[in-house]
Amino acid sequence: MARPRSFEPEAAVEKAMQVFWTHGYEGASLPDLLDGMGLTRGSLYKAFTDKKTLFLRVLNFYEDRAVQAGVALLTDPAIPDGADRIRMLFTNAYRAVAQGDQRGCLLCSAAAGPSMYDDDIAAAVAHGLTAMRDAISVALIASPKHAQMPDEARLDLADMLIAQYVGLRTMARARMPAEILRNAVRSVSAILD
Amino acid sequence: MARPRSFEPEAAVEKAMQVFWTHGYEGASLPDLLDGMGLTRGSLYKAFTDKKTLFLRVLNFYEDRAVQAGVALLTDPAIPDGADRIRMLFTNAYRAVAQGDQRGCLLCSAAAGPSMYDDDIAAAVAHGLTAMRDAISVALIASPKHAQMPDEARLDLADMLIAQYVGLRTMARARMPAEILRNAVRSVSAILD
DNA sequence: AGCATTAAGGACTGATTGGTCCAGAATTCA
DNA sequence: TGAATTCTGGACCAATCAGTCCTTAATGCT
Repeated sequence: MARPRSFEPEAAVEKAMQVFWTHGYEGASLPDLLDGMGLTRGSLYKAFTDKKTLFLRVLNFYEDRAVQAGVALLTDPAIPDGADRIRMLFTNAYRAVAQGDQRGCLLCSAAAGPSMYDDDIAAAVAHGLTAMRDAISVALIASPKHAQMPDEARLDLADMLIAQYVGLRTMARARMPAEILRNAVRSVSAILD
Repeated sequence: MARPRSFEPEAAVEKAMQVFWTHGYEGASLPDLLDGMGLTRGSLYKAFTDKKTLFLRVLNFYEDRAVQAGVALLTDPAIPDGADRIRMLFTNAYRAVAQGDQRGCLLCSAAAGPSMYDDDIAAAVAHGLTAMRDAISVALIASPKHAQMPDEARLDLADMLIAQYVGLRTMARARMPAEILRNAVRSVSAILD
């Protein structure tokens, strides 16, 4: 019936994610986005309404992608001890930094930035972090050592670990010395013993 | 010899801190700052050169003020057990949120934001966080339980705790449910037992 | 083939950005 | 009191911001 789109929206959102991830929400200008996504203003606004809506799409995409990868790891039955899954999650985060990725976690940066003022963004951030927290909780139940803790204490521990995760990834973005992150991860690992 | 300044630079920096604290670096516009500081463009640029320089002054001020308050608590000999000092630090952070302060920690927000691109800002942030980490380390030595840990493990724990602190305050800014923060603090307290 | 419909491209807009500049006010010293 | 000096206020600036709109291109259906 009419001219079809010449780009894949999903792929465009992924490219937008890269731009937002490195520049942040406010730091990513429209030219930055158009450039990174490889399309023009007309197409972007037709497909994604406006910058904020695009960012919410990106947060969703990030949640489907990065967060789900974490959740998959944390609930992976192929790793029998849940504590090992958690150790692996943190080790992965450290390894990313050691390999030069200083972008941190998109959700965590969004948390520190515009979520303060925008309810929708705050909700999306909270949703993603909560999903991760719940997955940590599942992993703890799969840890013999922690399965027998009182429920309340175990849930508290999951909340502590998600905060730890946010902190680590935020410090990565602040370019703190990598050894500090390594030490912190080592300490988390010890605490899970 | 000439007309004197009609404002106190220190006080102006403090007011600027409030603006940056709530709006973030990029989110604080010059009109916002002029408004909050109660002076005009001419005065601001004469006294503080430009926005970034002002922000660095603010980060310094924040470090002298908020960070030093934390350091003072963590090294307070009136609280004999260092672990109690750390518990108090985290409890204070939670209490701020419970009382409606959702601004988090200025350093932590700066970490997630512009520090990614500006070396000076990144250095200032890292400096402040490191000061806090060192104070945590001092507190751990003042804790009978932790004083006898191997040095390495204790230093690792200090790095973990500073990451925990950053995470908590970042999550506060993301307006995560306060109970999650409470739980996390409770868990930290338990881990220090 | 031609019509209807939608996407693409990009010129354009008004608002806002951080920053400059200068005229006039205020102060000190002589 | 007058000269020298510095600060204040705000008009002004170019650049950039997010967002609009219209022309042209491309496609599917008949």
